[in-house]
Amino acid sequence: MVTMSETETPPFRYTAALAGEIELRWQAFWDANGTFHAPNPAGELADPDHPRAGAPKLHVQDMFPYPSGAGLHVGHPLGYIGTDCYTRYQRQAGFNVLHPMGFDAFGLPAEQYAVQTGTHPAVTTAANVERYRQQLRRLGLAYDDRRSFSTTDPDYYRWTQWIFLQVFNSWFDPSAGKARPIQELIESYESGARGPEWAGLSAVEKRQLIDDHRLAYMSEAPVNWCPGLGTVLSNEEVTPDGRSERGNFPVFKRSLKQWMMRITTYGDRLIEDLDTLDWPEPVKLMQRNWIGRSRGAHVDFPVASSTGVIKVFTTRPDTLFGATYMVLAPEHELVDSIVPAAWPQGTHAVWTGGADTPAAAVEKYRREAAEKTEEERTADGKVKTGVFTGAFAVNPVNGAEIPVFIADYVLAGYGTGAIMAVPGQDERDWAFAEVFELPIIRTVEAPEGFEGAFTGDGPAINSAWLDGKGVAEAKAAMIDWLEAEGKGKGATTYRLRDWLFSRQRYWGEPFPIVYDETGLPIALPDSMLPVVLPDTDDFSPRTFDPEDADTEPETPLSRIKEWVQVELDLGDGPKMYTRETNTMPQWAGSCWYELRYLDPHNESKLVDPANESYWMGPRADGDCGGVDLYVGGVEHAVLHLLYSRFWHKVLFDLGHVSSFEPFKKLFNQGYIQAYAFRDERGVIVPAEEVVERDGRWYHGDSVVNREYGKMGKSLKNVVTPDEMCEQYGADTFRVYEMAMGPLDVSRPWETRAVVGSQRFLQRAWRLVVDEETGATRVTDEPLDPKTRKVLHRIIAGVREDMEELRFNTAIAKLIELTNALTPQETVSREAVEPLVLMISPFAPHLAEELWGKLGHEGSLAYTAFPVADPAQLVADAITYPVQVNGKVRGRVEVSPETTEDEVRAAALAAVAEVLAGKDPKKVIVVKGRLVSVVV
RNA sequence: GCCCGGGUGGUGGAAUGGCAGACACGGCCGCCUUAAAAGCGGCUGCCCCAAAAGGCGUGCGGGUUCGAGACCCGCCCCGGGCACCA
Repeated sequence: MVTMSETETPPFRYTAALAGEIELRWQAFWDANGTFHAPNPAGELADPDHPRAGAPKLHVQDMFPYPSGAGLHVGHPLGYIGTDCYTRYQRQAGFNVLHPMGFDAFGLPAEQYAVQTGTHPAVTTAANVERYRQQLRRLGLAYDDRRSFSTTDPDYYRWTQWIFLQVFNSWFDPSAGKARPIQELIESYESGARGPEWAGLSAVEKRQLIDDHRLAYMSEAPVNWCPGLGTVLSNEEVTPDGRSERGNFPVFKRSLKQWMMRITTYGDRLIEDLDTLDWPEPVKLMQRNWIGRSRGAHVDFPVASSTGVIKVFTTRPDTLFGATYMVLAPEHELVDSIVPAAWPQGTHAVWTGGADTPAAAVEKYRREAAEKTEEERTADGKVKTGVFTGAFAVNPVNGAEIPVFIADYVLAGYGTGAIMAVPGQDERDWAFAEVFELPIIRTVEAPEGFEGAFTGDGPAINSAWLDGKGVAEAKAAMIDWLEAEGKGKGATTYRLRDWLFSRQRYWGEPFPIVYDETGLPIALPDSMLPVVLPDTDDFSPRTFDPEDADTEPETPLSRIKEWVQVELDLGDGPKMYTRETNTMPQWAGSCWYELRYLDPHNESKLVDPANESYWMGPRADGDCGGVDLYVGGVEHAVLHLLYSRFWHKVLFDLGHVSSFEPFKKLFNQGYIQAYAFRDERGVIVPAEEVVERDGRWYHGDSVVNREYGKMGKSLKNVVTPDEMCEQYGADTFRVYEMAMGPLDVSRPWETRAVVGSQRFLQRAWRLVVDEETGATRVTDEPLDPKTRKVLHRIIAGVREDMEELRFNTAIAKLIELTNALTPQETVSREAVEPLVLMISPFAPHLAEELWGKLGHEGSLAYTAFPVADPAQLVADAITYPVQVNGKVRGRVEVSPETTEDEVRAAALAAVAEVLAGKDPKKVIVVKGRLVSVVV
């Protein structure tokens, strides 16, 4: 049967087999001719003879993939196909289009995959990259492949290391609000401009002082330690429930000496420059929330019976009169020095935690806190815990002595790690005050009958000179008073913390840093880059019992002794140095890759300024510049997009780039979801074996339940682009992905619906090619006037849709045009050529083939996209629906020249029967639209 | 709890405040065929009905408007983000 149907398929039908043959041929053609090479203004990729040299530029990028061992499924290339259709259209519309693609290949998943398979990550990564290249190539994506790279290429990470050194060798000048070379700081110290102390410092002290100003610095601080992964993680890599984003292991706060980047100094600019970006509002909002700027004041509370001062940050200085106690984070540095030897007279029993002395109570509370994971600490509905330190502080506004507690609801890393507690106006403080029976003083008048902490606006009460003022006014007045009295100061704090930049991993960029006998870091000179990742078979990370917080990180590179110890001449003769053995986090390579595409082989510069300013430079005053369109998943809303903005701004400050944002416009594509099926035992069954009968789902004879979610191996519902190319051809697959819905909306994959896209392409093929003979069916006769109008209406609509990335509706219009031409015996070239050109962004191989059959030489990639003739967009006749009281009761057809009065008269005549002699109260004629009659 | 999105036929989805359901999948019918597939053509929101004609329809309840899927108010449900950040 199968062979019979195959033999009876017309010989020149556009089948999957024919599509495959056409696709391979055109992919080879594009490669051989460098069809999609984009000319640079300068350097080795410059090409003045290129058809788009000197044309307006368009720079489009995708978030490059992380090549996993599993290969691509049909969901992965959705955005890539979207940008490919868009850039193919814009190239035809006249732009010099840059659309590159690379691979993000350092990092945890590649390393874990290597450990699992027992193969070196360099080997598995190369294989995965190659597999991805093949899979993407098969889809006919029009990349300039001369610009492709992997972040693991030494030629690439040489520049990642170079940027690290730029960051290391700069400091943030708060008065200028920007990064400056560290040398300028050293000079200002040496000139004495920063005070006389410098001259008295030893050489080592001078280095330490300077190191403390660097944008990349080492610090001993509480960090996220993940024993299960054997590495520390950035805040961004820890989930809200205190687990690692990768692997879902518990994460513990531990004080460790690690590399940090001073991203916090850019907090204001990272917030404010969001206004210059054309990004989805939700993503901007997520960044604003992540940075979490809050304005308020620092207030000093002297410790009673001691010389210490507790500095707190508060957003509500207006409520100072309601501060009835204070809380320090358990790790706060002042705790030990304020704890008295014994409990003060009459200390409340619940305050002591059952300990005999304050020191014992503090010690016990700290120990318990350290053993808890973040998850336990922040568990919902948790009862507040804490313990009295035995010390009192003085409220600077009224001299009241208030008790000082430690409690884990105050975080060491935010603000000053200490708070004044105002239970009347803060829900957390209220909850704590209830547990510890602390006094509550309201300082804002709450509504009648209000229970609990009142956080809303209202007149101040119990607050002396602030009484009667609203919250905003009282805040300002209190800040003025604090500053005048020298007891505090207006201040801004951020939720954002400095970026933890080192990992205890093998598969990452080595730091271009060595240490001398002082233990202080020394930057290697640019001439020594790249610091190549040393080869080793012993690349596995040292991991631990995931629950065991009391473990020490160990870097795999430290095990390569002969690499760690190195003799170098750094200017004062050959000496032994110790290399930094941490590696950079996975984000490092993706923090700046958008720049390297511009000038991928430049050996003397990150990017030639001429190329950077052409592709990314600002186009007007206040324009941030950057990539014109950046497409990727919303999961990178904070991590990658925040880190890369930070690096870009540092490079901007140091004069290496002219744009101050990397990505001007961001578009989040949706996800392709899939159905998974579970039998009655709850076991997943292969989705491809499930059939639907009478609205139920069967696997064999048994009924199975359908679930909707991700596509994945474990859910047995993976569909690969390779299968789709095999069964339908790449063009059909592309059309289907673009036609199934708007690019930014997630939708379910339905293999059985793909055939609709194939039928469309088959019909389009048949317009040009006789399926029996292979002859061209097109005539040079002019198109009939009616179809001509359809053609131009559709050209206008498609252009509009393409500009707005509305590919689903663009394809619907192309299908409409194809269907309108299908019944015609022979089809006019006047219609077919524009149709082929308009199809080409979506089904480029098919379109190239048809373009050839229509008698054209070479590729259509640079052939102008059709433009609608405005004269053809005017309708011959307008049909007005006539509504009576909002319901359509008739219609009239009139010529476009008909006057409004004539339309009205015709409309009333058309619904005369419905009106039954009644006089209309009102008749509304909407020109070109409809007539509405009110009775 | 707070902040974003989103709810339209059996399904994916269309609709500058102006004829709801474009286009596609699926389904039904027809042509072609010995037959089937493919292809081509027709029908396909729901209810009533032989048909025509009606009636009802965009999560629910109100409102604005000649006219609301779209705008406003109040709910419900789904998805996502944030959540001891002082």
